[in-house]
Amino acid sequence: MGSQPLVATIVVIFSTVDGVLQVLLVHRSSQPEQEKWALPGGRWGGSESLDEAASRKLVEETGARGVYLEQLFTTSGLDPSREATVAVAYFALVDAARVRLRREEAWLPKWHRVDELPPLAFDNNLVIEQAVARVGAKLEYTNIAYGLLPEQFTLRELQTTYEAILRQPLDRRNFRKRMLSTGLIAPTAERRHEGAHRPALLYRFTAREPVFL
Amino acid sequence: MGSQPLVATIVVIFSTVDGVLQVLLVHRSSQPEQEKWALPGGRWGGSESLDEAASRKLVEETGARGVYLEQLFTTSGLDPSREATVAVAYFALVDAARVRLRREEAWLPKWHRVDELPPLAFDNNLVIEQAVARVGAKLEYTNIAYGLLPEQFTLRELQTTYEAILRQPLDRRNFRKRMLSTGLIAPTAERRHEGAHRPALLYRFTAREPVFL
DNA sequence: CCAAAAGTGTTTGATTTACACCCATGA
DNA sequence: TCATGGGTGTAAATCAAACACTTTTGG
Repeated sequence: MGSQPLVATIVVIFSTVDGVLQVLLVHRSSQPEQEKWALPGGRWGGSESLDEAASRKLVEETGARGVYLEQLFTTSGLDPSREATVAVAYFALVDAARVRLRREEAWLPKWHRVDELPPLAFDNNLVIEQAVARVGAKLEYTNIAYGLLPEQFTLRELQTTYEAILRQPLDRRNFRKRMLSTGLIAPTAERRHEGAHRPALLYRFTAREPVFL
Repeated sequence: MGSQPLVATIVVIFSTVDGVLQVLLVHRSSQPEQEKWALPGGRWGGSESLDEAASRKLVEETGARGVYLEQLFTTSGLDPSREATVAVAYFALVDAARVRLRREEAWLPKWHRVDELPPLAFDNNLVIEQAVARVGAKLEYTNIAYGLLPEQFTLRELQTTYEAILRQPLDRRNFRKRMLSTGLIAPTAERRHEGAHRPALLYRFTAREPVFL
């Protein structure tokens, strides 16, 4: 009838680097699924809530606090070598520039392009696919992109971030109009000079916690 | 550090009766939370997938097969009298007319109006609230209402169902246009005569499995 | 003065909303 | 013939999409 269930939390940590959506993976040095890449995660013991466990995992891997973290779904039977395993998946959006990856680990945490993933341990490819779909949908009516960007950013940077997740180019003028009309972002007094061209106004998110339109 | 985790599945079973959204609850005859109403659910052992466990629970309570069933989310710490409890919540949409509730049970399963719920065991009120929100959102771009209705139905019945979930009146002509333009429903050759007035054309869902627009 | 990215409006089509009258039936 | 709910179309407003030139700066 199976032993007591094993409950684990796993976290899909997204970031955008050079206009490409990336996900943080760790290398499995032990069984099962040895030598494959996998989503970071760990066993849940019950001494904290599932949300807390996912948040702690996120901090351990990236140092990121105050970013967007949401539960995705829960699957069972991920690890066929054991009965009664349950994995509660989360996803998070972090600013790669602020992240300090753990270096001391045996399983080198590393960013991977979402569009060029190898076959991953367990069914992690599927989990990541669903996470991308969910993030893309939520971009349209929430401010969750705040987690991916620094305090201040140009509209171009914001647009590049959106394009990386949605996998399609957006019209610059329409994007600008839409973003500003939502009230989710607002201009600051500062500009960024970055080359032989007109400097860009810097914007900020009006809130750094989740807002739904 | 806490015992091995207890994993349970719970199911929010919706139905519409007389134009009001209802949820199926069972009466707890034993500790904890004795004498309170609660969502049906049960311990998960690992011998089947979580989806299968939820589906089985649904069949046990209602006999309903082939209806819409979706995972909602997973919470921990619902039962403060135990450490390390995890509840995986699902929701389902069933046709009350086809349901045969279990009568032999000590905990009489019973339909309750969603807008008049007493304080329930554990945090079940919150779970139901979220389920209602999710169903309402999905109505707009899926055919999941097929679970709530019989094989054939009038457009008025469909509209009443939508209104019960969305909690707001809809314009009859616009509703009709929108529904038919999606292609999710189609007219049959039959009409229903029901009183001293023009008979209503009967419609059916073009698919009885989930379709997303 | 040249190259490079930033900034800005308008027009068109599509979608959504609001709204009122005739039709078919059973009693 | 009357009461009852079923069935239908159009106009206005809103929203989304397409599209090109001027501005500011550093070199």
